[in-house]
Amino acid sequence: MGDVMSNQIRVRFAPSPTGYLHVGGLRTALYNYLYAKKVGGKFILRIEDTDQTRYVEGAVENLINSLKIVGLEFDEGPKVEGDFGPYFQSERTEIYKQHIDELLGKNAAYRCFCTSENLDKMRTEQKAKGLDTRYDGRCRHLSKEKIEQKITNGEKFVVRLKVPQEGEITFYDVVRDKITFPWEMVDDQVLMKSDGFPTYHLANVIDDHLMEISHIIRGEEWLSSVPKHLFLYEQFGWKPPKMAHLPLLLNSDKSKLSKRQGDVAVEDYLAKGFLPETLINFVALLGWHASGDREIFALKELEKEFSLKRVNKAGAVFDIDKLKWMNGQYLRTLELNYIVKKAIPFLDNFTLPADDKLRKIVDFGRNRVSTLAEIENVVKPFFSLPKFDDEAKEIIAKGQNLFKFWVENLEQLDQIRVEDVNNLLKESTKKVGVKGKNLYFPLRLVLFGSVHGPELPEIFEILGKIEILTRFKNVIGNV
RNA sequence: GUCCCGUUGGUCUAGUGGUUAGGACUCAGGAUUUUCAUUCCUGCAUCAGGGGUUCAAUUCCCCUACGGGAUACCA
Repeated sequence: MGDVMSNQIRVRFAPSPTGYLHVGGLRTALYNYLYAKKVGGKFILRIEDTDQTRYVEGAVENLINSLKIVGLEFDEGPKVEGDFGPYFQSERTEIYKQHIDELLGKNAAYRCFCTSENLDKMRTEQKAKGLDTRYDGRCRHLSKEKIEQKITNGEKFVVRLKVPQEGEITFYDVVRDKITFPWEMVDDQVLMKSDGFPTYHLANVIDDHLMEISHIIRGEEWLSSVPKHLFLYEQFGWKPPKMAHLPLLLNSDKSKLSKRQGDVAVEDYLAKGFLPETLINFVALLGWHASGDREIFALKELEKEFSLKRVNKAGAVFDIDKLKWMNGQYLRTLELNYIVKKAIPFLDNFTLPADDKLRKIVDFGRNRVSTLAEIENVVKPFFSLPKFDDEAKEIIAKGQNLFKFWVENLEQLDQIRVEDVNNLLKESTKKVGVKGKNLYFPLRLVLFGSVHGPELPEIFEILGKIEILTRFKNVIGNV
């Protein structure tokens, strides 16, 4: 049935809404999105909220918002209704129940009345004996009478999959090619919990089929669950989607990327001043690479370049240094107006000047930082009178004649143009007798608070005549 | 423990049965700049180890080591 329905490419990102979008999730979402774009398919967002104990208020909104900020729009999903909804698994429980009944009827699944206490006990015993911890199938062969009796007694039960007990299963992964598992290693997986909600394994198989998903692109942590999923497809008589398991994103110690070792949420990186463009580009390169040396790709370009065939097998360390470098690249090359817009939220400690001046300030800042958040510090001298330490005061003391010379000349100007500044610079050498560092350092120190920094004309242009004079007068005679 | 997956400089990676193993980040040095930043140049450093197969293996096969994932009424 599934194989004749349609040959459209449909992929899905199916996160569990536990609070925020993880960068690993972003990478998975991105690859799904890119693959869909590349082949003209559909990108679907499905919310896997079948674990009632992990419900987090606002998590879905948050997730969708993060996806939106980085530009990954989905074709179907929450609030973007398509023909395959609902897109929340918690709203599909009826569907799962029907399918569970089907499996029960086919004797491909069975009810298990074991309590979690009993299961814990079973596992500790198995461990003590050095055995694998696995469900031992004790409820597999309960008689009909016994089952009915337990049900009428009101005993809680789960439904487990009756997986084959011997032999092996081989399947093909788009990224990893041929993979074989012995059935012995596959547990009688719980398909429906005692609260009536399905587990991931059941829901994901049913939904992927019903939503006509053609390719499952997800993290490698799911690889070992594939046998039971495939077995489910077989029991339902469905054709399974193609699978592509992506390499994991790693901490610097090579363990799976986790919160303990730094930020993992997309929103954290955004809050730190990384641009959406950077995040997308960077994460795209963690596990995928074009055939050449190129590393800077806009989302639109990735849509053209991407290919599942070029996805790597080995996990990739999330290297913040390189992220910063790349963010610097985007900060400097993206359109200034856009960067200004992005920078404004990071400048809320200042009273912002008129657009034109703000643009100049941000343009100065963007050229010497790696994140938006760092702009504030670099640009601060434009907003407040400099403070001087002892070393600075020494330089200022020596520069009194120079400052006086500048004030006298500037006061005669209506407006200070770049050429005026350059002229005065030359004049200073002639009339005050200073040049090179002895000329530039004191001026920059007085006007900008540091001997290092922007070129003098740039400072003049941004501060304007009045502020310039204020800053000179601030230090004249004041040593 | 068991099963599965993986392994090119510190990190992300390109690459091929015969290459001086390429690029990027980081780091070091230098050039440019009045300074800082940017930019540019140069340098350091890699095919996990051992067996095969082959005239020839980083590349193909096997073993080992190491790393990771999975082993839940979580996804």
